[in-house]
Amino acid sequence: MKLQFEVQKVEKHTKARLGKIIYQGKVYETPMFMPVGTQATVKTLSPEEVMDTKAGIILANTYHLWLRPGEDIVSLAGGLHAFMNYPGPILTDSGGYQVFSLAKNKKKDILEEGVAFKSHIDGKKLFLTPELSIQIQNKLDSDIAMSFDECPPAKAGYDYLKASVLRTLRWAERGKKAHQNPNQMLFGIVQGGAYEDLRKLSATKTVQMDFDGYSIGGVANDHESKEDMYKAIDYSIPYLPHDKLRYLMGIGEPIDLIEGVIRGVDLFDCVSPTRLARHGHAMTSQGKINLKNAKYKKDFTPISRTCDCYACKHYTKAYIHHLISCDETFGARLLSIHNIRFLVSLMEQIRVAIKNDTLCEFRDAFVKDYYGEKYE
RNA sequence: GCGGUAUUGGUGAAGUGGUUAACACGCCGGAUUGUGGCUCCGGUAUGCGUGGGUUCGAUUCCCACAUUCCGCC
Repeated sequence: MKLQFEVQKVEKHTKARLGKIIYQGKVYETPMFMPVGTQATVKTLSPEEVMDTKAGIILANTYHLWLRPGEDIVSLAGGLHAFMNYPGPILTDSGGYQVFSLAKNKKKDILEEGVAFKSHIDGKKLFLTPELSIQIQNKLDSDIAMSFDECPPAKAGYDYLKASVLRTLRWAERGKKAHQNPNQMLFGIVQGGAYEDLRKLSATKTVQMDFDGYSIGGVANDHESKEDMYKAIDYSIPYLPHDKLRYLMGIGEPIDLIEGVIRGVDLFDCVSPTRLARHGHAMTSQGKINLKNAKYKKDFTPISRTCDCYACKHYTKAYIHHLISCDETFGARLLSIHNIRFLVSLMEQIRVAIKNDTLCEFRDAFVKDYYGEKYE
């Protein structure tokens, strides 16, 4: 059974939407932040720990699971949910981004047929096509599959981007034809950099193909400016249907989540809460802090007094500082729990603000606390 | 007691008679947006055991002392 989505309210002063996803009798509210579990695990966390953060959908990765253990093994296990023991909805990325990120400075051939590149594990030659990506995702049996797209670098010029957008449209069409899992949604992806006409072209053509939902891609590449990211969203959203989910791919900085919601986005995913955790950072309402810093050596207070996560309820900064200093995985685990909970809780606050039509006020207050003077 | 050997930062160490003493780890910071999980980028010895001497100049050469390790008595 495909998951169902409906919009319940649009905020008075912005394009922010409050919605609900119904999945196996359970209701999940949007806007929502999705933690990333690339290799069929949210790094360092058990599914129970992920659910304790009140996260809903999690993201897994087609490219990684294709290489290891292979989609046939996941299928033999009974699909991703059974394999990894996660009862909530799972979204799989198509592998398009991995071609960009893993093979960034390496040889890769982007052809009409697909992309030839080398495995990051053993250097073996690989060839990923739109059909293959969808077939793999069909077998993984995720709840939401993504079209195979090209993620051009942020600095790619207009002509390249245009050719890339047109190719991604052809790939989307091929992927849609190859899609055969009736229980799985398939999302199309809008590309086009920060160009209004390309986003419009990409969005309208993708929507014509009638996908189950739509993503805005190509915004987490390199170090694109925030301004361009927001443009990319603004230029895409007007062409997306009101009744379908909108997913901004790869974005997870707190301010970007809020700005994304304001512009009409429902779903976000990002590696930042777990990656920052592994590198010793915790997100707080006062900004990001580095638990590795010596000043936390004797700080016997929790990361946040008001946070309701497992880490904050039971452990101190001094203890986590110690764990991180010793490279103990329990430190990364506690910080992952906290950071995911932080973003999930931010989305809860955003939803309340949408309900009250006070999202802009919420943003201004949040930014003042989180970024202080640094942000304007 | 005699002979030999060595003595460089928090640690392991490289090095040269002449502007800023290599490198690694550690430590101190910073980065990280559809995750290549042990990543990347900075900073970190005002001094080369101590005291003399040679020299325009010594961490580098000489002497003494201290300490280390090895052998002999």
